Amino acid sequence: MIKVIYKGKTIEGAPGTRVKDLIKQAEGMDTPDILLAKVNGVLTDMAAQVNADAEIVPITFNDEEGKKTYWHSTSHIMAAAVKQLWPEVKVTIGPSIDEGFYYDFDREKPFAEEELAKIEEEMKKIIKENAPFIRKNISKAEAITMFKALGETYKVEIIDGIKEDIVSLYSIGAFTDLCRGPHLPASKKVKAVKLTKVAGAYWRGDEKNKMLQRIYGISFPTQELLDEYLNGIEEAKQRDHRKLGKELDLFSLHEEFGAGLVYWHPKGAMIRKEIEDFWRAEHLKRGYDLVVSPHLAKIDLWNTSGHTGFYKDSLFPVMTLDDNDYLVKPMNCPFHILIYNTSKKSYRDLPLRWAEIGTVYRYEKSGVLHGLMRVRGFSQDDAHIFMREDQLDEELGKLLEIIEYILGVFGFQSYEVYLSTRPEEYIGDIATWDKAETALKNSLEKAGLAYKVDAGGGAFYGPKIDIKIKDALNRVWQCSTVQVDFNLPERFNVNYTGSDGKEHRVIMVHRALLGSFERFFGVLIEHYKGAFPVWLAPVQVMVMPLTDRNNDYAKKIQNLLIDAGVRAKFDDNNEKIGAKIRTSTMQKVPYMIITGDIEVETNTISVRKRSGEEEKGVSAEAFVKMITEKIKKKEIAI
RNA sequence: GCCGACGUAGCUCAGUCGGUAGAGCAACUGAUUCGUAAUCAGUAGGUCACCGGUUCAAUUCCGGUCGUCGGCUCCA
Repeated sequence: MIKVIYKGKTIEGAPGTRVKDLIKQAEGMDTPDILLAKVNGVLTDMAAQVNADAEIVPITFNDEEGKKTYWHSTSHIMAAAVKQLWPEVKVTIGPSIDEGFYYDFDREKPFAEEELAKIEEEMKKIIKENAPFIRKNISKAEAITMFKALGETYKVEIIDGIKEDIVSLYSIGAFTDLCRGPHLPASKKVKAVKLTKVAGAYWRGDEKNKMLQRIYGISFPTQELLDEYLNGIEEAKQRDHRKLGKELDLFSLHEEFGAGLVYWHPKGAMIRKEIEDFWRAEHLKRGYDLVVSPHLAKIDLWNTSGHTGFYKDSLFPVMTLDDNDYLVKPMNCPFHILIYNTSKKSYRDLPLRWAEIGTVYRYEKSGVLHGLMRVRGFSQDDAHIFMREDQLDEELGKLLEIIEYILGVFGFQSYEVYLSTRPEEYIGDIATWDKAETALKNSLEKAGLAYKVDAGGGAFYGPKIDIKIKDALNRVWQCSTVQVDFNLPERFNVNYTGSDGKEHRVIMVHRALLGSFERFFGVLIEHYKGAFPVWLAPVQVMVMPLTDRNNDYAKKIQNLLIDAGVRAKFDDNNEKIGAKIRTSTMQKVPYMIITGDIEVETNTISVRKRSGEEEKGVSAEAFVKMITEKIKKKEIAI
């Protein structure tokens, strides 16, 4: 007999008893919600046999692993459906992803949107049949023979790369796939499924390989959960910064005159100005100085920096003037170095923290451009810190502090933090890379920030810490970045004179907190759904007289606000008050002030928030005090 | 850059199975002076993305270019 621990109690069973029977015995009833189990910490099929003492932990859709398995199994069902409909299609891989699953197929013709419905129908048939997922272990050689016979060349390629001698297969209906598993017990566990989109994707993610046809989908144990998911997508569309940017008149892109180049409209530019003012003030408080650099430099500078080599794919083409070649800047760093090198620096001068809102241009591939999030011309909130090696730890600590503070003011409290290490293409030697990576790691640990390592994700000149913000569409955007650079100081001979009278190499750190104003603006629009906090709102108050009779009084109120530094506008359109309120509400103006005969007589104002809340009989002075206070404190709630 | 879908008025979108287009909102004009999310009437607005081809005739069919959207790859 074997002993099994389940939810704290111990049961006994014959060796070879299936997981599902052990669970049934322990629970004393059927448990259809349990999809699979962890046996001694290993995810295992319900149909697997248990041959030794074990601890069994049940897994349902509510567990992360349960979702992954659920979606992975659904991808197999989809592949089975596709093979049923088009036997000539070759299968490749079909994993689960953060939200749902995909499967990549090799097929001459891409899948048409209409064909998705057909595949869904076929999947429903397989689900109705309640086909079980059957696991079988066979030798590698057998598997290769089998998939060769089936003409599944991609599977053969995958098996070739597997080290173990035994591989596992899973069958669902007539379709057998190479798969590590585990899987759901049977297809009927999938209650609601939706194929969401088709797309091209390279085999093994390499653009040199053949393009495959990918189908994305998602599935749930109930129709309600699927509806909830689809509603969430709909809600996210309402927050799309491209849609809101148009509706709120914040920015535009003029594709006919250059893709990925952003035009900030007056309202958008006002928000940017507020962010910039805040940003500059916070930097000056923390011992930064501001610098300004040009947009162009001769190619020699970029040859020295290494950009023409390692960064050539992202450069705008050369401009030739009087036999000189110029490049528009993709980064600000070489310029700051030129400023540094105009005079001898002492160890006493360091650290030097030089910040610039520097507009750079990078030639991004046309297919990756996306609203404000991915553009070709953008303004980085850049800074370079020149320091001695003994100052690195302290400076990195200060950087993490300012990042957390500034992002916090905008309401971003949690982020994903990555430590990106040496990529395949890099400059400098490995020892200095290791030194830099260790310094970054130490600073993260000291700051108590949880992080993941993005191996090989560093810039060509140094390792970095990336801090990513999640937007409303659940996309993760890289905003803050801190990059140690041991390499540019080398190339440009960036030195200081030490207390020993000798020349020493500086350590340079590049960093951006918001990343770029364009991307950060896009993230903010989606984060707030266009309803900015008062301090950022381009129009903070709309004063609206009820009739022309009240214009003078309303003007007086507006001037009172303007004098107090509040961005107050006046709505004297020939419209009823309901229409004025509607317009300003849709424009997400935080406060509306309504003045009619009553207000004039009682010398008060009527205040309405964009949320719909209203308060009558307010004194103008009290309102000015309240709003200026809120602006000063940068309160997010109105 | 690659795969797919798409490009009609300032915006959102109809429409023409080849005979040069329409609605709502916005704009403008006039009337209305109104109490917390749309007052009424009228006017104006489009080389149907751009360039070629087929055709008696192209916004519609075909090809190319540019761009947008969803992905892939890449990144602030």
